Amino acid sequence: MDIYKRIEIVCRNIPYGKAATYGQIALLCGKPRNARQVGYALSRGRLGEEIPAHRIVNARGILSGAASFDVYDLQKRLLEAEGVEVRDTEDGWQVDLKKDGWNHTLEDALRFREIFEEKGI
DNA sequence: GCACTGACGCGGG
DNA sequence: TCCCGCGCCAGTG
Repeated sequence: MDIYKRIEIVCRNIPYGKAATYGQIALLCGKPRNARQVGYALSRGRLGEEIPAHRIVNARGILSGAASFDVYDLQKRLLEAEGVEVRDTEDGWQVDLKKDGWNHTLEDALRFREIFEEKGI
């Protein structure tokens, strides 16, 4: 399914020091209802090691995929290493999307659409 | 084909 | 605002 190729491209382009949501990635893939597939693609490292999977959090900013990393607190530490503040809440580790969320532009969305078009995916 | 699952998200109360 | 229910859809057995 080429949605996974799209997911990989978008994830590779999340800016350093920013966090993106599953729904946001799905939207940029042109598949707004496929947020679950974003999580599936990232789980168990299906897209490879060089994908910045640690920058993906859920709509509330919770690091809902932290358990899938090799080390229990790896996602948290990778984010902190990029200057992203990670709070410890009763619902789990959480980032402030207002402050550290990726505010992608319309141009970003159009650019991805072009790339998908070029690659025929 | 069927049923169930999951790193999800939204709308209504 | 905070829960909760429901919709979503590709994988898997």
